[in-house]
Amino acid sequence: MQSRQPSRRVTMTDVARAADVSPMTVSYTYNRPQRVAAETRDRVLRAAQALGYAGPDPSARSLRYGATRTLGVVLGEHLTYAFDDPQAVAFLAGIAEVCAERGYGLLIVPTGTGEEDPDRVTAAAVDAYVIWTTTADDPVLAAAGSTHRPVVVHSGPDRAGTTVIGIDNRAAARAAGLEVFATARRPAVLSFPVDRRRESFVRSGVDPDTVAYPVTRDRLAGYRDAALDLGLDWSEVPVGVCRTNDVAEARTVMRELFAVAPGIDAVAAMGDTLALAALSETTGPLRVSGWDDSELARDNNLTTVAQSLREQGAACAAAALGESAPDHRDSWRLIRRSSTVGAGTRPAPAVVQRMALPPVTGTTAPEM
Amino acid sequence: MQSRQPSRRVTMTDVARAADVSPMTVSYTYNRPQRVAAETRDRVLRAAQALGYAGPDPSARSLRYGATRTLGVVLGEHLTYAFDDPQAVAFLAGIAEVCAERGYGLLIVPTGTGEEDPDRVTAAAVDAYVIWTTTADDPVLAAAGSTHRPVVVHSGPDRAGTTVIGIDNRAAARAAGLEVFATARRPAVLSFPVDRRRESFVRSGVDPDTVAYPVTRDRLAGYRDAALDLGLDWSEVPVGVCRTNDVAEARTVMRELFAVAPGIDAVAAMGDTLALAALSETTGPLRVSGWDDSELARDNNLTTVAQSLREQGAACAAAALGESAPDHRDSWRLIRRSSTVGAGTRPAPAVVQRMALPPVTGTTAPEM
DNA sequence: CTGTTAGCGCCTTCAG
DNA sequence: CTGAAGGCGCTAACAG
Repeated sequence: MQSRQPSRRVTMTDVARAADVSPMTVSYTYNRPQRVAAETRDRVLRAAQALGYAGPDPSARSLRYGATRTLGVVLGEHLTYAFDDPQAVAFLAGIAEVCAERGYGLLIVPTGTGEEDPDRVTAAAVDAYVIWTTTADDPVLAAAGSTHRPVVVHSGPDRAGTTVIGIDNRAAARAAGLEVFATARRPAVLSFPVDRRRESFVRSGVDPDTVAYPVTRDRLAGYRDAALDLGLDWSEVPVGVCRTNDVAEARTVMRELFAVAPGIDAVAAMGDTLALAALSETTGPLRVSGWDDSELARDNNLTTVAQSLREQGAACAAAALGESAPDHRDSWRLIRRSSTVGAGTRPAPAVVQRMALPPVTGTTAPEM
Repeated sequence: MQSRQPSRRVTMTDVARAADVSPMTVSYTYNRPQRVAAETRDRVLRAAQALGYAGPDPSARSLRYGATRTLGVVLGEHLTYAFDDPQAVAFLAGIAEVCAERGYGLLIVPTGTGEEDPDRVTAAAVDAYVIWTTTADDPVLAAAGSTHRPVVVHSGPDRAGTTVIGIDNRAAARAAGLEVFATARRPAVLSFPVDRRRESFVRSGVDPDTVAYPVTRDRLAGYRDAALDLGLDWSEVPVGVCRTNDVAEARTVMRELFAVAPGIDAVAAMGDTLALAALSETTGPLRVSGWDDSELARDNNLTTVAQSLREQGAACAAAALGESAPDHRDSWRLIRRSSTVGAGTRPAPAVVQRMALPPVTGTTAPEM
């Protein structure tokens, strides 16, 4: 049985009237219970109970406070795909951890339509943003920046006014490249998409600077560094770009790579899945490295770059909420396994090699 | 370089002044651009740009509208663990999908402290809640209900005033039980925790009605149904309760089960992980069924109950946002594989068997 | 320990 | 096509 009709929502004033106090006393009862006499407090709470008042209205409160105690997260053009990516989920888990600790809500901004995404970012009732890595020209970045709220971007791009947090992808890729290309005569790279069109193709000597996604750009640059270090000619290193991060796609691209450059004997891949697909397509011996140290990598003895997306998520959240030095570069390590160590290549001290870290990258210049 | 000092935040009125129009015209410019002369609109937008105004303040807007266009999600006592559970992640993905479509924000309520959880639920600026299954006495349920906003609970409990969406766990468990116990002499059950204390133990003849978690309760009841159907004595069926959903824990419990009841020859497990742990602990032949049809189940030919948490998440979100019949019971199917079909047990038509579904369960009684 | 006043930033309503 | 008044529900700042 319902009690009242369309029943206007119950407000503090209603409760105040019923308890025969002023609205302020009701407010205090909820916000600083100490400041109210126990008896009065009880009376207020009883009145609230009777009227079905559930506490101060969150929107009104936010308006008054000028803050929402909510952190906004933008997970990329296709929010929905983000949940299929274990790395993105780990990242989100890290954010959630920090939010739960601090009592902040975690608002996932509903992106995916393209068109309206910037407006949705702008219209989100949040105090700060964490943005999953994207291209420099993503309008979502500009939208977040335009709100004058703190913005932390994971792994770049490094726009003015935003903080960037992530590992040094270039250095990590270089380390992986040195390992996987060490004895190679015909090295190749398996890459993530280079821009938002997400096309797959195979081409040699790709210039990292033409790549829109900063993560992809940096890793590519790192592989090139390694190739140069080893005296290899980058212009002859074919790069296979995979449209999506899955086995089928990677296999197709690998076949194209082998067609273009028969005799490929080393593949530096930007993901463990891609790396294993490469292995499954080869007929001859192949040195391979992956990225992320997923369970797959462990199960298949894949050399890989390990990083903690969870920690990076936590760091992003903390930075966005202004509770940590925004100068933060996360750590990574190259895990050497038999996919590069065994098989007639120079044996190696195996296992883990920790890399020293340069200090900082993030900028916090508040405004242009 | 910053332009202004502490700089009070820019408001519509400021923009109005700068553009020499009334605040209402600025409001219209953002909310009903059509209604404003193109020239005026441009002037307003230019003024906004110049002042760094990023559009209407979300909190003020919500206060005025009386709605937030945000859906609240409560993922359980330990928000952080939720991201380690692939099923919970799939559920969240389904919610996110619906939210993204409709342009609703998805607010993850920061639970985990116990103490403050109900307050955090109450104080969330959302229009409706989706709550991941919990116990009937979870204060979070009461808190959500007290706000008079729509509440959808996944898989129960079925509190007055809330809608419940999920599969018929009891029927599914019965089907699985009939399959796995078919030829059994010494059946056993591997269960999730029975209450929020989450203790592990082994005991026979557990009464499902004493179990606090509705999912666990229903599955247990279904296994009991199957046992009774098969003429087995439930009071002699040992139930091993695992504190957590992981291999190590399940193995320990399995060892205890074998100690208490040597010769166990069939195990109905509430999760694929538990099921595989059971297999890894047995020495003799063992029929086993799992739950969720994870990749693990597929790779190991495990008979299992398949369901789509993603679809259930989407259904919960749609129901919470009032855009679907709140009468919804999702489908499941028993997938028979060699973990129950091979090995000297009666062979069977293998593969998939679709089950007919009863219609509804959710109630929408708004209030007691 | 409690009350008064004022206003957070916006948009609905109703006039021009 | 534009504007004036009023109030959404709450709390800071200051009395008393």
